[in-house]
Amino acid sequence: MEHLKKRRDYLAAARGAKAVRKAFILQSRKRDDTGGDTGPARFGFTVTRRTARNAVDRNRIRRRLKAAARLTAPAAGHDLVLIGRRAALSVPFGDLVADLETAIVETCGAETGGDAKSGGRVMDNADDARGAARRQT
RNA sequence: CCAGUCGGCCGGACGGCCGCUCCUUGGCCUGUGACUUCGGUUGCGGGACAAGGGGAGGAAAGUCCGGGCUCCAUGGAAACACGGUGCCGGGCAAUGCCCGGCGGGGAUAUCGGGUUGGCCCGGCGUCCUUAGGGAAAGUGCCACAGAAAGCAGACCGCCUCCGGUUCGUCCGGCGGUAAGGAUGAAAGGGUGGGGUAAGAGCCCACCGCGGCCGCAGCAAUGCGGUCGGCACGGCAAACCCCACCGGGAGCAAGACCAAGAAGGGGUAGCGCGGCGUUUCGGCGCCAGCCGGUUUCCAGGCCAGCCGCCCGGGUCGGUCGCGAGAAGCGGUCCGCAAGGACCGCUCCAGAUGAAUGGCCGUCACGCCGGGUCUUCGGGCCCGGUGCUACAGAACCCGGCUUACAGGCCGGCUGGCGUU
Repeated sequence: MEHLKKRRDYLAAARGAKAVRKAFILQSRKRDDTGGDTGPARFGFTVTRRTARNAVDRNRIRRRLKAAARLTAPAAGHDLVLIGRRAALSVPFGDLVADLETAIVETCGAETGGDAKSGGRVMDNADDARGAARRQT
């Protein structure tokens, strides 16, 4: 799973579609408007000092979001930024994954997810959890 | 056994599935260079894969001290300024840290003395605590309260004498007095006795204090003797004085590659000091500049200004970057901190920032119920928490602060047993 390393990418994603969930806020941007870019989705994570005072909690929020993102990860051609919220520490992991799937559908659209499937952009081996997620969409 | 206190140590375990990062090895794909008998061989990289191995802490934290390392145009000496430290000895690379000792303060057990008693004083022991140079170098401050607070001070009280007197245990006055009361953080030695009108180091004993001498100790200091009737209050975490230490900034240091706003590069002009000398390269003297200021010594430097043109909005990559004042074990030296020697080990290196996510079992804590009980608690079942403080960012040595629960040891007190 590739992730965003440039401030520019984060600022661009902030101007895109937004979905608010209990444990996070998802920002999404299609990298190429013409749909030519079908590369795998890239993720970025933001957890500010304001959401968690100490570094241990910030790390844990980011790691749980990262693990959830790895289990979903369709949405080819998009840059996705997850802004952690405090509830990410306590929400059950299953709920976290489910919320992330609906949020991706909301911001990227179902057809985008379909493109990702048909394009065979999946980099990992097929995984039951993600297969189920795609059937739901 | 329990409680308190001080010191040290640990800070969940095992397993399953799925991931991250670094290193090593292996073959595969690939870029490029050299050689080539055109089959290949080989150097330097890159990518995915497989196997094996490493992968957060005791504080990684606060960034309070001390170093290593890097740069700042340079090193040394002295003075000044600024900052820091402050009993003595030892340890350490070094320190404001650590260890041991000394002095001061507090608590406590016991012994001796005093006291009507509460209690006070002294000896010996244990534990805790302590930024602890100088107050007869100078300046300053000592609020409030109190009569009086710095060349002490008569408010109450006590006492002699004088006068009055209603003859009272009274009133007034000249004086004496710091033993008592009251105030305070602090009232110009303490306790006891003598003494006195009452008192007072006025005199005496012991203790304390100061000077001198001797002894012990590396020293801080201690002990003893002698002299002094006691003067010299406290604050230096007030200025200050003395001694010692200290250049500044920090890995976003700094170096290289790419790019090229800025810096820069090209080109033209001005400047490139003065004097002497010259074989025209230079050399000598004077002047100017070189890490807070000044001076000196050695050494070094000629560093600048500005017009036009080129260029067109970066913030990427590599190194620094982990074999070290390293860890573990043993022997010896030392009261200890620590040191010497021997052997073994290699042990995180991320950079929008890895070291994890999820689940199960056990342990642990909490809640509820049942049961047993020697009433301290133990056992079983269910639920719940999923755990304290907390995440490396150049690296070490300390300090400080935070911390669920547990283990070990010292001391003190209580209870029980022999």
